[in-house]
Amino acid sequence: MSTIKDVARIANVSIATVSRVVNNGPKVGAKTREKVLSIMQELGYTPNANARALVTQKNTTIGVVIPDLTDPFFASLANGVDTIARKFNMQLLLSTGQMSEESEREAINLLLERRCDAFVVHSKKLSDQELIELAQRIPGLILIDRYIESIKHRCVWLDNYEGGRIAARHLISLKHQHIACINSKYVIDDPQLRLQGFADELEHANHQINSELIVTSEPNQQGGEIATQALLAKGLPFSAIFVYNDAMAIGVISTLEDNGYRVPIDVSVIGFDDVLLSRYSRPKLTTLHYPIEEMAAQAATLALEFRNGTDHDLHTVPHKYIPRLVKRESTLAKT
Amino acid sequence: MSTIKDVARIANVSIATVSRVVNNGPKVGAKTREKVLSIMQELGYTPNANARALVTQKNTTIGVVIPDLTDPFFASLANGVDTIARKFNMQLLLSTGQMSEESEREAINLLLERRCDAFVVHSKKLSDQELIELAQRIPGLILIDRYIESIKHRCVWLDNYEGGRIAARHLISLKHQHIACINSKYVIDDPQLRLQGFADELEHANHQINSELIVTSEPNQQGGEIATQALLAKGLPFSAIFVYNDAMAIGVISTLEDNGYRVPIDVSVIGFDDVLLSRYSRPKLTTLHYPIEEMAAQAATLALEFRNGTDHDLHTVPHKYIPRLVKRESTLAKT
DNA sequence: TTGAAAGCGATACCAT
DNA sequence: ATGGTATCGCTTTCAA
Repeated sequence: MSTIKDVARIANVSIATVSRVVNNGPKVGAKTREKVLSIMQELGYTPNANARALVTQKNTTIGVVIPDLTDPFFASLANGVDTIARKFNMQLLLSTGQMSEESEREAINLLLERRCDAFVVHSKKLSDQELIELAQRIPGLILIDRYIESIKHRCVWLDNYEGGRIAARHLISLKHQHIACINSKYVIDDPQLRLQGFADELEHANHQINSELIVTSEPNQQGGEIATQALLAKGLPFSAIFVYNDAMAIGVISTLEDNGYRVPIDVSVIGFDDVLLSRYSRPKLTTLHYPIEEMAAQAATLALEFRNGTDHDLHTVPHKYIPRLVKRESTLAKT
Repeated sequence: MSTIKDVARIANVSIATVSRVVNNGPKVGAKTREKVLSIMQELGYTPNANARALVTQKNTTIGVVIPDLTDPFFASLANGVDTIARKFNMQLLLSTGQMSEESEREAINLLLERRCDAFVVHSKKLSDQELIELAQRIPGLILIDRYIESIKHRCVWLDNYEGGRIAARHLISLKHQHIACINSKYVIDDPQLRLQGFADELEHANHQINSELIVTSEPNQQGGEIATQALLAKGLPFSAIFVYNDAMAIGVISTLEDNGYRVPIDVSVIGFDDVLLSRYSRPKLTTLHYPIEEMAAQAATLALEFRNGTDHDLHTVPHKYIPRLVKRESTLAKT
């Protein structure tokens, strides 16, 4: 692969001149430019971004840390960041791995070594303390889907609690009295917050919340099926279910129908996330839209601003997102 | 951000020694190593991968060119490459954009500038000629989902024609006589090959293939719905449909059911791709598994081998993949 | 075992 | 308008 030196030598100019041509520098003679350009073409010369990054201290790269790309949710996240990257002619550097605290740390470190200009990090395992230190050390780092009070202007997160409340209000407005919940069994923040918001709002509306109607399972389709079987086995009446996420909700619906319940006629089902799935399912899922792509784009934008020290208002304002109710076909007013 | 010089100065050793410590070099005194390590820790030193890449001429990076990440198919592709990247402690550099010939070229160029070690490129717009030249110029470049005869050992592709044949055989074995096709309206290779294989196999089994039963539309759910309406409007009898992909198939099924046809009792539907969707749909979709993740991993592996000049058998063998029939619930023997 | 110094490929400042 | 050169942070001989 040819270098700037090769071009300079063959074109009979200095490397400084070639550099000017490459970067559309201001002061280059027309014919010199022509000549250099043609030699570059001929040699198939491509500037070395690493060398460039070394001297300019800019990498035109945005690093993203996510568990993996198979999950459409994270793919959307990456896509949101990519939108911004492209807007600024930058590129995405992906660092996956989030099974353990160690692999999260490792993923971030790799990005650090690359000297990315900006970092959008989805971390669930690292401690608040470690992330706070990281944020202090690295100006262009933004956490997504995580809220840490002392660095909240460096966080972009969803209000899960409010999401639960919105779901509750929707079902209440549909006159449902006996409402079940199918939640994720994993005791991380999100499931608890969603359920808490849901329960609080129910209580606020003087609805009895029967803890017998709360079932937990794996947050995927199969988990939804299993949880529904467990729920049905209890033999308690209910006319609506608030489900932790859309994948589970799909499983819930299929198990309900397998057992002779029609959705939404007999039972209303509301999901969470609004992934692609929810639009393709039958009936189409009523759910809470999690604007992850928009959030990721916002996170990337912020990261870039912080990195550049642009002192924007955004830096002091909290970047909290509220999920939006998307009414589709899986919920119906109780008759 | 501190550099190797800072560490060297504070530790009172030369940068050469620090470098040795960082790279677990062979000849370093135990106490020196200790000291350097502790200073590194203290300073939060992280080696600069760009500088390193510059001198070693290795980037520990695999570049991927895809249209975007929103499509689960491409997300899976990226994930397959990532699997290999992680295996070799490398990272993914993503270059999206494939609306036009120009943007594809641009995406590849960006990766080239980064001096990625390997390239997995999904290109539909660039000409054979341009890709051939590229492949010749860049040892570690592999094309995925594209077949070019003269550089076939640098291609990893799916046999779409054979996929069509497999689908046909399945429906024939189920005793279907009147079979419809819903294909993508875009005249790129894939739709044509799939249909051709399908038609050839049908003919081979002495089945009449009625061109009236072939409808094309956008390759997404809505396209499937529209195509199905068009098909039903013709009033011709059919008991099975071969659909271009799963997203369309979902649309096909919902429109069929909206019109009083039960799937698979009245009509069998077979899709293509085996995306996540097909497992979540009701009924679960019978489809042809497109092993894109596996193919991407293979492409990445190959790219790395070519780049390293490892002269493996793989380099001469064609990397053709055959889709696999996945029988689920949307097809049934005709009674 | 350790250090000095020559690059890697580019940018940018200072001359001319 | 063009050239010379220090420099970015690191690896890697070659000496000591």
